[in-house]
Amino acid sequence: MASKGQLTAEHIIKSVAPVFNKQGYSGTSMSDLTAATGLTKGAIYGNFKNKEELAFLAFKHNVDRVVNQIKKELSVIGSPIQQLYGLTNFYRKYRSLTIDLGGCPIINIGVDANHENPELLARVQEVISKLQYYITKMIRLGIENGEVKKTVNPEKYGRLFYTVIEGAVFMTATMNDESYLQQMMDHLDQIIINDLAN
Amino acid sequence: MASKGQLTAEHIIKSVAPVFNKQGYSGTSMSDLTAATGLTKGAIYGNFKNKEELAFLAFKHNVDRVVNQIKKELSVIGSPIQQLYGLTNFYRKYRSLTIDLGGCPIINIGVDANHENPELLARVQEVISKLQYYITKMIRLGIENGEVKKTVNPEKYGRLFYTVIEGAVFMTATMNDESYLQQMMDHLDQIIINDLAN
DNA sequence: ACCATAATATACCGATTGGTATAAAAAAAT
DNA sequence: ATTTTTTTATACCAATCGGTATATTATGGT
Repeated sequence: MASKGQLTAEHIIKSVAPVFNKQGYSGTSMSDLTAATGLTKGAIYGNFKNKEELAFLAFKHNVDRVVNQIKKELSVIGSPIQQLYGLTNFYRKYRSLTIDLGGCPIINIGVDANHENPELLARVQEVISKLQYYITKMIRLGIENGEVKKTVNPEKYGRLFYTVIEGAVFMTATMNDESYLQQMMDHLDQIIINDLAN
Repeated sequence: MASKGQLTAEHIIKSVAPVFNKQGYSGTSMSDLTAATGLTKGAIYGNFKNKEELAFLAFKHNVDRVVNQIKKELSVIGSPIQQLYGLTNFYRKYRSLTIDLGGCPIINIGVDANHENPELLARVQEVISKLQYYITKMIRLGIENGEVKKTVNPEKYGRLFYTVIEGAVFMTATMNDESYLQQMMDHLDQIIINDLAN
């Protein structure tokens, strides 16, 4: 069975994750974390090395939630083209899906860590690379099974899709306007129809 | 002539602007600012009310530099379609143009202020609205003078262009890879040719 | 040159920062 | 049930935080 320590460690990460995501590393104080967890510094430092480790694990936790949800939704879809539509549908719901996390962790931590925390930035870059590659792979599989035009460059469209997604996520978050995500996902659907599908 | 105080006020803003842009509001301490300016707290607080005012004016300064450069480059172009190409060319150089500012102020402060400083976020939203409207207007003028198809929805494409630009700026900054900006501006050029131009 | 004023430096304030040592309490092993 | 171990709370640390009061210096008008 899970030990007491493991349970509180999980509780701390879960409570602390949205705080770091919203307020950033230096915007988050240890007293913010004791308030969010309902625990004292003793409990926190008994389970984690320091604030930096907590920020790192908080990002990991937030990203895992997002990525697991994508994978879960796309795992039930067979065809690559349908998976691309599944992707745009996922991001249509992205705002409500991440609102309790305090927004998109990739954008928030990508910006927050950029000039301050090279290690965390590297982790953000890893996640972006994987997601972009995931899209690229869908397109490549589509070419292989004949759903996607052979002339399509999978890397190019993988980059295009992911960049448009990030732009839409940023605009929706910053302008507090869901319609950016909706319209841009419509646009990507059109690209699937016009440029990709056979 | 400009008084001593005005000169140092400008010096402070100029020195402080990239620090806030890179490190964010709570990531920037007064001692960071004295180090960046070479002045003491006495000089700084003699010219500005507090740290928040400085952050506000720093953002304004950074945005003005970017926006003035756009306007300067586009002011010499007559035709709306050519202005759109001028816009994509501007963003092809955006990274080198903003690297001494510590990156794109709209993205950096948009994220930094989002859950922390509603007033500053409102100012970011204003800037975004104006830039997006600027693009929308180009397209509308293009329709009026016959360069752009009458069937094109200016608002829709204004949003599309600006969202793609922000996505490309974010990806280039976060992945430390200029090619995102280059490829996405190529993509926008293709949209001008295929969807907009008559 | 002198003086009034504006501008800057210095020294200080209470509060808060991240982190630690230790003591108390709870849980697990025997 | 008792002991050992793990876990959490309390109390404290030096350092730094944003900001201010005051002293000193530089500037500009006469």
